[in-house]
Amino acid sequence: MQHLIEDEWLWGWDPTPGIVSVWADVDGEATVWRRPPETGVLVREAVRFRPWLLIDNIDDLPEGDVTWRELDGPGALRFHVSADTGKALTAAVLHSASTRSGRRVERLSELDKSSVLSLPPEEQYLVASGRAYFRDLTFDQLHRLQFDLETTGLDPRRHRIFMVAVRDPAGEVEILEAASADNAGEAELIRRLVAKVQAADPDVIENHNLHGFDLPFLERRAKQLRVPLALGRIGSPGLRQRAARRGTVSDYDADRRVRFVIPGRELIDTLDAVRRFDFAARELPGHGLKAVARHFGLAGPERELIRGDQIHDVYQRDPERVRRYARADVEEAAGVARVLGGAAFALARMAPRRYERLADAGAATGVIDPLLVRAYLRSGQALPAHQDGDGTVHQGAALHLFATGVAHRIVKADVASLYPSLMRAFRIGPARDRLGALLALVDGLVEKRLAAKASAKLAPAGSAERYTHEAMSAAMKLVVNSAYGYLAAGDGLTRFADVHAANEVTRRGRETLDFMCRELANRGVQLIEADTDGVYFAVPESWTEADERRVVSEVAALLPARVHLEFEGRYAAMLSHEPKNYALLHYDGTLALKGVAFRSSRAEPFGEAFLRRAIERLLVGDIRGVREAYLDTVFAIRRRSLPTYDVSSRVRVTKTAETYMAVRESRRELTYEALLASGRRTWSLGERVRVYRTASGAGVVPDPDDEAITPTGDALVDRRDYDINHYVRVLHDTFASRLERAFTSEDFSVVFADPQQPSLFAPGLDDVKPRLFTMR
DNA sequence: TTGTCGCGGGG
DNA sequence: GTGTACGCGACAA
Repeated sequence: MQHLIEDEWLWGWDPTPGIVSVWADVDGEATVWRRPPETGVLVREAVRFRPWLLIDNIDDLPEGDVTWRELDGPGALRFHVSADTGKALTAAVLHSASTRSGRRVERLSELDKSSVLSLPPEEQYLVASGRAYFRDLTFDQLHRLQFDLETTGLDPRRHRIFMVAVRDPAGEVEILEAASADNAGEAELIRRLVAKVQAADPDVIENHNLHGFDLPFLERRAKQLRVPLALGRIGSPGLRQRAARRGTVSDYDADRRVRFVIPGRELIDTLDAVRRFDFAARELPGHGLKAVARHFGLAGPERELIRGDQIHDVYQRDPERVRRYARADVEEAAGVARVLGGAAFALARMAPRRYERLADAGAATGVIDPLLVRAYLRSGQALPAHQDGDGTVHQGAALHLFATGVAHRIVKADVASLYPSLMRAFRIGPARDRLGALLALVDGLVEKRLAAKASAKLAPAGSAERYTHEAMSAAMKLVVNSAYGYLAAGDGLTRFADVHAANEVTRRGRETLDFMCRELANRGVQLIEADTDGVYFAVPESWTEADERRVVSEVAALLPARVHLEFEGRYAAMLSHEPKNYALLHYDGTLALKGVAFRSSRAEPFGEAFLRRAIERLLVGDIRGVREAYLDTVFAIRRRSLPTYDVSSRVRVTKTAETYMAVRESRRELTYEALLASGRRTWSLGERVRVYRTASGAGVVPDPDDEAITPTGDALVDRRDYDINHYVRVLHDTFASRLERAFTSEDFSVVFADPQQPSLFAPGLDDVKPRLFTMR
């Protein structure tokens, strides 16, 4: 029985299959588009629902069209009020509020959020009906269209659209182009895009940065050219707006940020999916479409690349190249949407919100809150109002550094999903959640996630079924892991936020980590570093992998049920530098560098190369090899056998030429001196350039990342006029210094002694050994 | 050197 | 009628 109720909290209760979009208005008219799974053919249904809201007081509520009922429990939002139309509902509630307060209240938004809960019409409909999107539907049954604008620049007030690539739901790509570079040509191009969308009639429109670029740009241009943007399935032409923190600044009110909405279609931005994915995975080199597509193996070897600011120029010389580029863009956007879009798709089967809202929402306020609201209403329970904290500060996780330097036979052990596990193990939930709904949701999700993972394994690799189960599992993990964030959210951000409960979770977390460390140390290992939910340690020389696994399971057995300590990995050696900064040598010989000290986008290539080589030698105990890496690099700089590119670093231009020239005399900056020295007199903000230092000034080198353009003759000649002494100093002070924890200070000066200033009493390299220094 | 702010993307 | 965090780079103090 209890399980049935929890299932309703998780999924809703109405089994209607195949909902692909919902549009509703405040007066209780909803339109539902469905693709019944067996036919896949789109049907449109008009349904009526009764607009409703929750309020904390119904004194002076006028009799008549409005009905209300009182919910159970102590929650402040205890009156469920509804009416035939939203107009009648709001009028009655405003009348009541005005009478009570003695002042004229004209909008619901004037009421404090602790005294009223009023959802957008679609969500009122979904919460009340128990329906949700996509039941019995797979991701591939959705009709998805991608379009990508090519423009003459980034500013829709000054620049134009000259090309649009459109990929229809069948996967056919069409390239639309303006016939002329004037208003008439651009207007006609927009009209053809609109016609194309109407003909393809997709459920979903996707692109990378759709909400940040393509939609706002298109809207602005269409308005300027007076072309009606009839992209929706119903209603009058024109894009609608909704408030969105991560939207673009509204044209009408600079303080408002908005996203565009179209009746009957879901507008999905793959950039949102990428950010949500990388938030957990932290494995992407960047969030741009090209980088992501390459990372997921979606980009072909012949992928056409053109630097953003060159696209229009290239189009004028070689339009075919830009067509190939635009085609690749929409194809990759479709690929990224399929690879990463599954989580939001799965969330839409659970939470009572539109798919596009679940795609851009944060998991705590965007997913958990709607689930809790629906659970409380289904149970006839009053909802607590938002409440500010009582001033208690939130305590975070533990971080310990036990040893620095070089250690061998490293093991990493960690607790999977530590915080939700602790919430479940010790039944830590929000004090005001009298239904225990948050913990029930977390319990249900963890169990169902295991089932989803198992089903995914059973389904054939690459099948839609496998994909659906995997996506469901990913979505559930996302929600489970944000349950703690929901508790800890400050400023009364979430309805059930509870800093005391959150502190109890982190306190248990610190206790668990400390306990693990003690028990491991008792079993004869050398602890290196412990952070939040995991610990690195070194084991004695005589131990086998079986011994390593045995200590981990011994300690795991001492932890509470539901708190699972896992053997995460083993490594040949580790250089521990600072907390969260270390290098790991895998048993297969590959080296992994973690933390700011070892990887920085600004680092000069020669330094990075030296660091990798030196650390790799260090971790296999080859001190001579470390010395050689250092000497080779010093000599390469002194002999100028290093190309200039290797000493350059990539910087971003943040001052205009005018701004810099005004302050140049008081403070010289390498970036701008380099631009000036290379003959540039103007540059654009945000531009990235590679700069280096010369004995007398600075210079610029071309960056191959940008080189879809042919380098000019000048750039091909490498003058190698970099400042030798400066770069030798950089090598020692910022790169070799990353190895200083591995040696005594005497040994460090021997290994990294300047070859031009031999010390008379230098002890031999043979006496130098890598060390491990333990704290205290 | 150390703290604060703002960005990440799109042409 | 909204709401991530984190790592990094730029800038000011």
